[in-house]
Amino acid sequence: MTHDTVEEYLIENGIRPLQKRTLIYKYLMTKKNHPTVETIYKELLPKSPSLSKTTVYNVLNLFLEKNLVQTINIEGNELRYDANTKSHGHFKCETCGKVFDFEVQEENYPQLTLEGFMPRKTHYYVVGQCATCAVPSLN
Amino acid sequence: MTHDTVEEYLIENGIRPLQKRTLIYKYLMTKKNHPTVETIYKELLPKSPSLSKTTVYNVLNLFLEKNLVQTINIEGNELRYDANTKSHGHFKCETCGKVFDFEVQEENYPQLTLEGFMPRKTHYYVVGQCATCAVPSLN
DNA sequence: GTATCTGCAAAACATTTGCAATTCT
DNA sequence: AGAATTGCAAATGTTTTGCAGATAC
Repeated sequence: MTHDTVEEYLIENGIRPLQKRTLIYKYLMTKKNHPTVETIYKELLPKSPSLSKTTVYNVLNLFLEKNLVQTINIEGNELRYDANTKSHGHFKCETCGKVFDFEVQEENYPQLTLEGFMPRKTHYYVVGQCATCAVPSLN
Repeated sequence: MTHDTVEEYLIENGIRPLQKRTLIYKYLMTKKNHPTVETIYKELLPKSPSLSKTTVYNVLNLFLEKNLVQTINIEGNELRYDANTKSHGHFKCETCGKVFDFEVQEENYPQLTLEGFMPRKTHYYVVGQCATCAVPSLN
């Protein structure tokens, strides 16, 4: 990040760095765990006992609008959030449920074979078993 | 399809070809419109007035289990269904809302750079504007 | 005739909205 | 003080579940 503090970064993106906003952004940025709203709420409640789920929704929708986060729609009906907005792949392990990032160079994405279509955002999702869960002896 | 009838195809996949199941499968197969549950229900109700949404859910979940359909989770919280279970790309137009298929050769998918991970299914989604909506004069 | 399937109603979730109270500067 | 933000409760939307009645073979 090219910014000294999260607060400055939020300001530069037109977001007033209120306590709960800063808390949620720091959580996303440091945990990189692609959490659901439920997870964010549960994990931050001890640190911010007056936090409400409505605020988590409000703040995430604001971040989305300002392009500070992207949503991940990898499986079922669970929306997850990612503070990394660059194009990259996501892998969901069907055994342990974790979501992993992986690098994909922009130029390695497959060609869009639809004439005249204007792509804006690309998502590449892989579902399977992670290295740990794929080794039976470790279970 | 390598089968004379949808009914035979369902039987071969361990599914009793009941009226509503056959109706729903034929709809998915011929329309190729990546419908939501709501769409399927609304479109088939005239043809099958006793159809219920519960049955649409039941049947789709059965098809999913037997790998006759795949789900598409391209945007928002709307689950869509696709009777084409081969790997292919999906493009969602943010203007008109339609979902388009496009071909991607299996070998053109980007490399999964996670050591020891076992991929099972790959989704490649592109969001943007379709050819029609991208041309202002046609709007 | 018996298993299975269907449809209703209710339950379980996820997300949004309206509004009054609170907080920020 | 004044504008923006928050939190509650209710509304909305989607999917699942329990169960009684209907259907398939």
